[in-house]
Amino acid sequence: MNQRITIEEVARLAGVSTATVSRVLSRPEVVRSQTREQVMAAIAKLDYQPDAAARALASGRTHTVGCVIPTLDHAIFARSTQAMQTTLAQAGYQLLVASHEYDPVTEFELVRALQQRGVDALVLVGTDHAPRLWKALSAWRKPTLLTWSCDPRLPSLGFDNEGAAQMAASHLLELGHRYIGVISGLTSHNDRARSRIDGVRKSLTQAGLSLPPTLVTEQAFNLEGGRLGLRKLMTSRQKPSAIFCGNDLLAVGALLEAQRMGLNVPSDLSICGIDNLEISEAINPGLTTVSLPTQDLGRIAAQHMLSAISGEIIAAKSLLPFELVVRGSTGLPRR
Amino acid sequence: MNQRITIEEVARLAGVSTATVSRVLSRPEVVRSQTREQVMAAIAKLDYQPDAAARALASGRTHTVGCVIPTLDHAIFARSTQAMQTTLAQAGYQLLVASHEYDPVTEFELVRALQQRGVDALVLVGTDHAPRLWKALSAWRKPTLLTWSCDPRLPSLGFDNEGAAQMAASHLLELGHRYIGVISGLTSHNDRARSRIDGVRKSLTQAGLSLPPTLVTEQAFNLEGGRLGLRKLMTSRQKPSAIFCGNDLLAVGALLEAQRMGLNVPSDLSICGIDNLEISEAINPGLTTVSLPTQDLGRIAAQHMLSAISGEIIAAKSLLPFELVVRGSTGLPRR
DNA sequence: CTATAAAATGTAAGCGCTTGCATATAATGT
DNA sequence: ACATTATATGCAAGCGCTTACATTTTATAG
Repeated sequence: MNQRITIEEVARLAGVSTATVSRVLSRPEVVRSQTREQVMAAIAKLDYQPDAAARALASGRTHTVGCVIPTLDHAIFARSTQAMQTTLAQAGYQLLVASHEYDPVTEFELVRALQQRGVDALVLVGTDHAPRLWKALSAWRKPTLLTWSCDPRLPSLGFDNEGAAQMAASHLLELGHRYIGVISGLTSHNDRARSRIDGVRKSLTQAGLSLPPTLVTEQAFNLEGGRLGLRKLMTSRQKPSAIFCGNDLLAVGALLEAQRMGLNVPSDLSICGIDNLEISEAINPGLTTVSLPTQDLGRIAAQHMLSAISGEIIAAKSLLPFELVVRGSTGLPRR
Repeated sequence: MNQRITIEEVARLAGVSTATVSRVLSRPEVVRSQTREQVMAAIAKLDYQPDAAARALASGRTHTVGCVIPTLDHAIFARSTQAMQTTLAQAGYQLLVASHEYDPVTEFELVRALQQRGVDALVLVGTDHAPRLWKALSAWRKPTLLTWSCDPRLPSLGFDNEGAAQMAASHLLELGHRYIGVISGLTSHNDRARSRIDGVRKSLTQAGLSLPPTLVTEQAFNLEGGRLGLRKLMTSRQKPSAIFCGNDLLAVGALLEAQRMGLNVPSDLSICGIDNLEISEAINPGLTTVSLPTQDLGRIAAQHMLSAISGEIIAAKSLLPFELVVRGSTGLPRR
């Protein structure tokens, strides 16, 4: 910080006190327009840039929102995070993103780091968190939001993951499938993945069917996982006629692998996912999936946090809508 | 900040001065191990969390690196950013990400915002920036790094985009293609896209061929863009037998659209991209592409910035390697 | 025109930490 | 045991801003 311009120099040039300059910056409406213009002219002339650390220290607010996600390297998180960041930036807030790669210890440390940095609000993903993380959050006096899934312990903005999976499973059942396999994402530290399996199971149970363990496989959350999962399920004794995938990345991987194995989708095998990525529509055949408004999730999360920061009460729980998008990857089972 | 624990309380409990506590936090090796342990015990007991704003104000360093990218909503940026963030976090640094959606004005404002926030270093993408951005950067006294492409004005860590495109084009030429189309990303405010077109043009010229404007189309950087681009090129009078796409997203979109149109890839049409995304390998046929180590880019960028922050001199220009990955989407032209 | 309220501005005390310098303590040599 | 040096610690002055509160200016009423 060499010869950085300070508020004092601006005040001197404008012929006012530092307090007035500060007011022009944070609450311009309380200073007389004439004075305000003098100050703004001085700011422009000196190219003054207020020091955020000093502002934060003096005011206790950083104009920063922290966001802790599993990874940026998945379209859905990248997308919602992108939307959050844009919305926050428009309101003069900055997003501090941190990712933990599904490791609860790292997640805890990141939350602490963000709290130290004095973020004005915190956005987390899901409900699977280390106990001490929950403790650290409840001891914290600032707005916090859970996203993607909901938990009574904190304000939440998410999806009914179980319901979405049920919707997909019901679709397959209605088509007449009786042997439905599941390729799930890794369920450890991932409540969404678990809820989705639960949703499928619930649908099957309601239809008088069951979900045998041999027809469920957990795979890493990427295309390769979908391919491995498909191969695994297709070697089981009772081959499924339809496969539900915990997300579209797995589903696309499974679909491509099925095609490589010479299976026709959907006549040999129906495949269904959740998320509705761009690739899901583009691929041939199109992937039947449950469309989740991930971008809205990010945008609304940002809006909620902005409201909460300014003292408004936000909903304890909001569920975003979703819908089944039927495309070519699901069809009647071969009889 | 209600009843926040301050350094003073820690000092009192440990029976030392605040200066000593501060030293334990930032340069533990200079305090006697016995004293250090007392202090650490007090810190643990009180669950003391230093205030980052106060540290930043007093020390002039924020332990934060700013990163301004076009968008997180593209796998390549999400990927490299993810790698940066992980690397920085391991060193106790936080990444402040901001995206401008290819808008130079927003980009400038974001850089200013990050500078105000006192980031210790700044990472940008590409060389296309508003003149006043260049000015703001040169007036800034802290490390700055350009990524993805290189520019003599600032330390850069990137790829030879022109060379990568030449490599792809040469591959197509060697296969015997003479009519090569190009689906490029939007070139405005995107030097990478321009360089890649230039690379193709250069290769064609060297082979005594040319790149007529009718065989070049600019499209939005997504699958849909690839599909639109393909339709456009395939309606031109002289249809290309091979298409080079500015990146894999466009290439995959083009490939899928070609298949929808009933074209066989590669016997009717060869398609080649740049990036090597996961989908490029998974799709059928596999996409021939130039593989760029995007994850390494992020990791190395982070390492460079950490070095630069601690005063080391970093290379003015580093180029990362790339390689052609030939898969099924390119083949001999139909004769 | 004066009294009174309202609006605008100034004064100055921090916000919680770091760090140069002064001082105290421990280590070393004789 | 006493200098002399090397190490550890403490003191206290800020870092650049915000914001009660005090003071001055301006608007409004009588």
